[in-house]
Amino acid sequence: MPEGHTLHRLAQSLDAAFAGTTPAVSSPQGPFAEGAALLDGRSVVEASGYGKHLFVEFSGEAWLNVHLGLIGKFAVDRISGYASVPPVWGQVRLRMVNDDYLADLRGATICQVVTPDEVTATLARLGPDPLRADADPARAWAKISRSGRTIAELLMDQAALAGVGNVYRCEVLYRHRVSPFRPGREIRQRTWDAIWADLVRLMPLGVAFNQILTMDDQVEAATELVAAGRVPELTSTWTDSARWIGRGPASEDAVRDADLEDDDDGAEVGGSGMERRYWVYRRAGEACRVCGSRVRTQVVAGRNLFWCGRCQRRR
DNA sequence: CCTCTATGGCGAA
DNA sequence: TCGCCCTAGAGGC
Repeated sequence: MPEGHTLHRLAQSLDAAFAGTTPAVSSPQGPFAEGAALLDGRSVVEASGYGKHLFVEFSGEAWLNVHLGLIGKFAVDRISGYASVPPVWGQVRLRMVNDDYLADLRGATICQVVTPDEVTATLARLGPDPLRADADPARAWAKISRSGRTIAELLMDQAALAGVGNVYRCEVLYRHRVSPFRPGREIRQRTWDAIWADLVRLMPLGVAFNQILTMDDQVEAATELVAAGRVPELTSTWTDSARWIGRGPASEDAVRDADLEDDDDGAEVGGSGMERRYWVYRRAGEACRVCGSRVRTQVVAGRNLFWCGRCQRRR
């Protein structure tokens, strides 16, 4: 699930779970043993997201930099009340544990300990991130408006803007009826401004609900829920997560101390409970929800692009 | 049980 | 352009 919203939510979860504490940091199967040893014994200052990168600042100028790639997962779960730390299952690159929380990293493409200078260098390679208050959309516009590459390619270029991935790309282009194949330099500034503003509105909902929401009715509902403070919790209990994922150890009872609390009345585990529904993403061959023509697909910038050839002809 | 696909991105060729 | 990283859900048998 990793577009920018996933990493920003993960940063919030890690922050809630570990900031101000000194977690035990390990690499259970060894591949990150050196880095884990460097971080073990240091306190967590802050976790933050920038584009699709996660940074966790530890005391003493050490930063953990994680990039989930396509298949990485970083599960943050509450383990308060358990008799012992849950066992490792699968390949765990990095494990962080304090009295109340457990975080297991799997399948990431980047997991390294970096210096402040290296953090700065990584950030310097990224374009503005719609999820960050300090983002400057003019930086993205400067690149896009001068480029002969298609807008579909540019939206995926993390140096142009950071955090947008294939789902937001397809969906935001549809929402604005923009042809994915229009070169950046032929996009009107008004159109870009509207796309950026839309991302600034949509992506925080993705963070709050841990799910990409782009359909008007879902966006509206999610906006109201956020205003009312009714959003899924940042962390769930480990047992619930393990069950939800369909994995976990053979002997749960050996690990569990407290009974499962009866908090499954509203708090969804791992997601928002909202139906997965998009305008065009993964709908190849199905009818466009507006004009009825078949949603098309083609590989662009190494990913499957989806668009409506009739609705997205202009702009 | 199996195979396929995926919301990334890098490096080799 | 392709292989690779190596998780996990979906769907077939």
